[in-house]
Amino acid sequence: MTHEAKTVSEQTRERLLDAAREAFSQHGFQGATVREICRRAEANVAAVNYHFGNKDGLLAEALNFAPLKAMQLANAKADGNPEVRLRLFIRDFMLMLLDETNGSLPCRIMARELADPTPALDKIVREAIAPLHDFLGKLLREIAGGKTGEAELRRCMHSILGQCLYYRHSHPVLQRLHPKLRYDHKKIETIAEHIADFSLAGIGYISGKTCA
Amino acid sequence: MTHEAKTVSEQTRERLLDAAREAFSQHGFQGATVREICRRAEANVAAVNYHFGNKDGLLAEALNFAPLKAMQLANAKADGNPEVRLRLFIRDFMLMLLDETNGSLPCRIMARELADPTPALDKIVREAIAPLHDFLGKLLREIAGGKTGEAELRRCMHSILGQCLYYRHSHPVLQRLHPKLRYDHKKIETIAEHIADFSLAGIGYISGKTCA
DNA sequence: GAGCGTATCAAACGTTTGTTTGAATGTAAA
DNA sequence: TTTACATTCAAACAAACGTTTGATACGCTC
Repeated sequence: MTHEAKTVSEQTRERLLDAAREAFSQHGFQGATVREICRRAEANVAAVNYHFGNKDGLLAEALNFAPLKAMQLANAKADGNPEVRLRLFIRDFMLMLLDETNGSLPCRIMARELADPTPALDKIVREAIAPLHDFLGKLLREIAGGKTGEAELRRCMHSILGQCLYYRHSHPVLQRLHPKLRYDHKKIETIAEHIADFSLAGIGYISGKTCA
Repeated sequence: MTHEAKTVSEQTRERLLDAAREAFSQHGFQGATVREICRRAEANVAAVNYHFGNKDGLLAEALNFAPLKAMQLANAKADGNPEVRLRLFIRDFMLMLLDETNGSLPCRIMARELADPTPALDKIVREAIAPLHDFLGKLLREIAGGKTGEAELRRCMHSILGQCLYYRHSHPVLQRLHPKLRYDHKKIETIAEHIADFSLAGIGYISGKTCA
């Protein structure tokens, strides 16, 4: 009874979380309304406050950084070549940000809340972004070599993250500029490949500058 | 009387516009409230609707793309070396996005509204972003040479804009990761220089790939 | 100074928001 | 079946929002 079948209460909890992830990733925390979330979850308006205390609690529980951490773990165990691992990281990260079929909405919620501080931003920074920066920083250190300064390396990291996040943040604009635009799996990989090529060349130049 | 001294009505109009630019760039269009704007402009709540019809009208008039266009015009007339002109563009763009003393808030409002469609987004795209893309596209074409494909060139443009916008979009997060962080004129130029170095190396690699 | 159009004001409007309430319903043990 | 608790529900709550109103004060022309 504690193990197998989910109680009906746990089912509505999960329906609420799913609907919340959808709504938050689409309209942001402020833009998404409790009523709309409950409607999509086929639950009563009071359900959010009963199960999660309030809207903030719903956001906190809707965030799930497991896919992001799993991605980093798998990457660390992959082929030892750091440049290939950077390519893999960029590809996986872009898929999380753009691929509709991926289902990793928490990553897209995160991206949305970067610019617009939310009650949950401290938790997001602490549990997701800081570890991500650590991971990517170490990976770039392997590629750039020990001579490259800490500040230069961090700027390279920002250059990579900036390129990736751009496609998510500016999607409404790019959609208006190129109405026929749609990101399928193939197109995402092409973009990821470009970012990797572009960035590896950039890192090579930056790290070479200080070594020369 | 039509030329020199501003009527008291025009003064409150300008106070409202200034307060609106401040509020929209800080809290976004949704987050900023008409009441807060009027309070900071020392005007009555009804002033917005009297002078601009409604909140949307206030946003539309608060946007001013003149600085952005002037920057592009000055850039086009500058030193003919396209690589130097790209460096200049990145520097000026970053100053608009980050420098507090610059006063080009419309640029920061624009950056904020990229991800969150607003009643004015269509106007922003048509009058500011599309021309900006044209300008930057042509500049990159000069640098990359005629052999580089249109798609590759556009992706390079996205790489550059992504790097620049990252520092604006992720400012709340970077602030939390490095609490001592503050962008002064000197620091912004250092970042702009990095982005230019990083990107020119990237463009060199991308354009070389297709020419080889 | 009278008259007129413009601009400002306090106050209220109608909605929408997140949240709370108390009754009704469901679930599971005694 | 009865009892006790957990969950759902319709309804209402208080607060905040953009907007409207009608009266008041101002600036200008005649």
